[in-house]
Amino acid sequence: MTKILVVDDEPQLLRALRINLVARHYEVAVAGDGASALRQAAEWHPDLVVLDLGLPDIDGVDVIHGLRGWTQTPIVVLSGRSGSQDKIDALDAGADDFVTKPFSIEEFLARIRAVSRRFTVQKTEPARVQLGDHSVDLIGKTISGGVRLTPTEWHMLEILVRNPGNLITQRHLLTEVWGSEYVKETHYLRQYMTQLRKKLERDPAHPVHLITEPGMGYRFVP
Amino acid sequence: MTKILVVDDEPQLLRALRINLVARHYEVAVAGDGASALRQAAEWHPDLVVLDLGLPDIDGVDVIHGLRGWTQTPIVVLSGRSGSQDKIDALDAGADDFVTKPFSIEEFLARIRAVSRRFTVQKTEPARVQLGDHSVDLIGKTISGGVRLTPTEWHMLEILVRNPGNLITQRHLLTEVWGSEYVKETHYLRQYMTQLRKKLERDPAHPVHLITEPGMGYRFVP
DNA sequence: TCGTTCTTGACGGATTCCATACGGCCGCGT
DNA sequence: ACGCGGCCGTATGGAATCCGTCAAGAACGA
Repeated sequence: MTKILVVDDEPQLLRALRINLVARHYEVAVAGDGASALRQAAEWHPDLVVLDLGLPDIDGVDVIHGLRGWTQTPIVVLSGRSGSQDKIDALDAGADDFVTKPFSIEEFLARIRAVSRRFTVQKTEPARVQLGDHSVDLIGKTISGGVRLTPTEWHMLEILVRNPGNLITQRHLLTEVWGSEYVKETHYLRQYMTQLRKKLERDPAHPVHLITEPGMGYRFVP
Repeated sequence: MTKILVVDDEPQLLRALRINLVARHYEVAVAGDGASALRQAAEWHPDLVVLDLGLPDIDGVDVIHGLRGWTQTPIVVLSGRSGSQDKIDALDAGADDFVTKPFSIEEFLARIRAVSRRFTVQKTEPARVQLGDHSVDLIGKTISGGVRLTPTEWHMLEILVRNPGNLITQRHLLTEVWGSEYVKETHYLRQYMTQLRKKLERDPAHPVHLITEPGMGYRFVP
């Protein structure tokens, strides 16, 4: 069942949305401000977030950024402000759709369906991956056996582990983790790959899961 | 570069959209009716389709169904009709977003970005090619049976495999892989073709899939 | 200030690429 | 039949590049 987190500071609208979504057999949680929205999202892992921009505590765009820092969960934004700059900011921050109040509830539900349909087509990535002796939890950002990774190490490992068996080019890793202007600085990759293998491989000198493809990039082999 | 197919029957709007998209470095093709839209989509394989619902020949929703029959390419719908039932029909038919005319061009572009960002995140589907006993994955850069290729070997194999059955001239291979100034160095081709056959053909001395056409070039036969 | 993380440099060793050489096959003219 | 040249396949050694690792300084936050 699809889990939806609805974030809005108007109790009346919140209630109306909840009733309509529950009637369509969605599982619903609600939040009244940005802080509790981020907290609930981290704990509950909703499949979709409906977010009102006009929250009392945090700016809506910052909430989007906060979510996008660790999850790709689709975000549908609601807003009373219909100016195009608001829409552009929200969409570019990482929102998937933008609905202006007042809106038809049926249209809103159709957009929910469209966005979550698009997402479930892609949703194949598991939250937990086995890497040799260690079990890696992508959501909780933890690894069995008391292994701790630095932020950069996590970033690299996530990219590799999310594409099991596939080659990840040096260019892709560098632009994702450091930015496109670091495309030439391959020594970062060597440095951090050594670190990752030291922490995760049984024999770091002869890696089994974090494989290098000379001249091209690296590959995670389950 | 992202390829966008724009479908609209108003030449003026078509022109405005094309100019704006080209200015943002998209590659753009246009169609004026549903039939040519479906034809161009099948031939050109755009990364995104912008579709006006009010076409002269085919109903817009049927165009969406036609596209969804064989591709998951994102579709952004434009429409003059702002009724919610139109939006619901289009979205449920498989559209990814719905923009009502008149619209702000910047908002339109932001929605294009949002939709195609969501799509490229998911676009990991393997493109597999069968080559005798081996299955070649062009995206993950993997080959069944533990076969590993060097960067140059991959480069050559990709060019051959992407044009199955077609002759690839020596000139074309050399300019693509080594650069146009290496057009005379045909011994590179012999060198690497030997390597590829050694790794991929069952009997490298009598190749079945990587065929040489004397005096012309090479050919991949599935 | 301390501890952690990120950057940067340097060097031996592994991998890949380049360059050359040699042998086989085929068509052609003598 | 024979030699010859053009074209292709294969082998091999050295050059160039790329990679793993250690170590130390810089930047950052508690």
